[in-house]
Amino acid sequence: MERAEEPRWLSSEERDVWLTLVAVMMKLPTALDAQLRQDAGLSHFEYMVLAGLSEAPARTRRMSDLAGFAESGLPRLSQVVSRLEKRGWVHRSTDPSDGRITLATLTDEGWEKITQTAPGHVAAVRSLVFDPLTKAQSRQLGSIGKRIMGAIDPGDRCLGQNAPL
Amino acid sequence: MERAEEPRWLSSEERDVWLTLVAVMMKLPTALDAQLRQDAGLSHFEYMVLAGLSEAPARTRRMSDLAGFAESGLPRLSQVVSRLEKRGWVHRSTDPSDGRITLATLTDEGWEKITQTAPGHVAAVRSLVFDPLTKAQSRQLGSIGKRIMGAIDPGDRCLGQNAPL
DNA sequence: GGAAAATACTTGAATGTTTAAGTAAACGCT
DNA sequence: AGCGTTTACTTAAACATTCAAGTATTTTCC
Repeated sequence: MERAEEPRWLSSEERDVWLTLVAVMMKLPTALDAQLRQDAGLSHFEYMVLAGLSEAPARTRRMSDLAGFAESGLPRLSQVVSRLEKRGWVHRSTDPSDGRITLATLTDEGWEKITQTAPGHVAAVRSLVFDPLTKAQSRQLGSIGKRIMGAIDPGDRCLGQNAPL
Repeated sequence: MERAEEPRWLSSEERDVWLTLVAVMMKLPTALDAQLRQDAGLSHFEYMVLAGLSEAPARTRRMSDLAGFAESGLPRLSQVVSRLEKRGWVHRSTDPSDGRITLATLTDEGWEKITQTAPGHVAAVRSLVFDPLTKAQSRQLGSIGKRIMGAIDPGDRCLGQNAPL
């Protein structure tokens, strides 16, 4: 049953940290979703899409760029944008200079939606994440997150530029 | 368009921390799933269920207890345990002293499976989470995670034993 | 200039998850 | 003892996500 190579097992302290991190990964997205769905009828992912458009030049962005921003694949984004388009918050058009490219644009209604939704969501993020932490811990969390992202995906956006909420 | 109450907006530093955290929450579970699925044919959730049973007395635990451990609801657990039962790794039985309670037990095959799978998974957790961090950062991550969990779900198991910093 | 390859996105089928209703056993109150 | 409530879990249906194939446009290379 034992393998030839002895793995470096987790210490009991590491195991405790690990289980805590797993719990946060499971529950924080759920809690955020619940707030947005209840107060605005949006999923967290839909919110990220609208937020990504709201801060782009001319409130417009190509699909694959937006997918990278939202840390998702193209098929998922495509379906979500279809839903948002039906609700009148996003408009799709073909790039005149390259017919393969689809541009997503935030409509005025979409702008109004996101500006109405953002304050409540920011308040939720604050109460769940930043309020329980000291300023020093917030900074540490940033460093820690970036190091972990460096191990998962060294080419990720959150290590170079800045963007949204 | 502006609300009467001015929300405490996120500072640019907080925004950066927040986006980093969102990225970790999106990608770390995916990365873990990929390792387990490729090396062992298990999802991360299935692994957690087997792990939860493996460390219980008599390798047996009641369903709702197991659901709490795995941070999931009962319906999800029920279906996953059905799958694990079909694969021969778990056995279900009714508690003789209370007919409402279902007990899940890890079979010998299940024990073998988890002991074969654990070293590779621990190595992945190490390389993605603990290796990029200093010892001090690991400890900080534990404190930070416990504080956030305290805000999300004050009654969670991972806060039960010791008082969080 | 035209076939082949590459790019950007969409659509459809398979899978898994969440929500809601359903079943069964135990408890509490008369 | 008996009826109603609560608890614990399962099943069924609606929903979302991932994966694979499909369509349309542009670029590349004879």
